[in-house]
Amino acid sequence: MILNKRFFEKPTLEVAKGLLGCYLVNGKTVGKIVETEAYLFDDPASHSFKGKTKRNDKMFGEAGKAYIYFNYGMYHCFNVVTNVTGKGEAVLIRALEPLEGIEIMKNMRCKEKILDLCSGPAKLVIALGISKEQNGCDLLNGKLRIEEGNEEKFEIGKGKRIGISKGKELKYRFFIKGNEFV
DNA sequence: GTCCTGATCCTCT
DNA sequence: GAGGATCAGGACG
Repeated sequence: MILNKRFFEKPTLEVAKGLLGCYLVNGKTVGKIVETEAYLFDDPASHSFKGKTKRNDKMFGEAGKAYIYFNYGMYHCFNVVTNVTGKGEAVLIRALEPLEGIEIMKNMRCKEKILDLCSGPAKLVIALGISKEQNGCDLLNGKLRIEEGNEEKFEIGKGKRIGISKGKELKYRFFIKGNEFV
């Protein structure tokens, strides 16, 4: 099931929680989202905090689009734009549980262990073969998309975000409690 | 297992 | 000219 655009237009913290258990699909590779982080417009850790630039302009676009950025000189990270167009909020996908196309992921990552394939924001981008050319593309349908998960129940864990220097105290990180791929 | 470091480069100031 | 929403590999215990 493809998600409705209105799902992504909800408040960003709700979308960050709602995305847990959903499937991130790129071509033949599929992973279940098990860990996310929210980045808000008034949040010093967010790329959008200081206003719109060429680098982050996709983050100010329509809900349900991809925002993919390059950093640390060698990695890309994948975000979903949320809330109202122009607000500049997004959810970073931090980890996936690999479901389909696992052989492709192993190839892309040059790793054999399933646990190593998608256990980090840059890793999952490599494993699914997501490229910077997909920045700004629509996630509602298309090669790169997000689908609704099954109805399984799980507890949502909450904590501080990882790897940032500002806004450290905000508990905008969400994950599926007990899932070993987090 | 944990801790530490080096790689590497685009973007904004 | 600095720094960043990271990762892999090595040292050590």
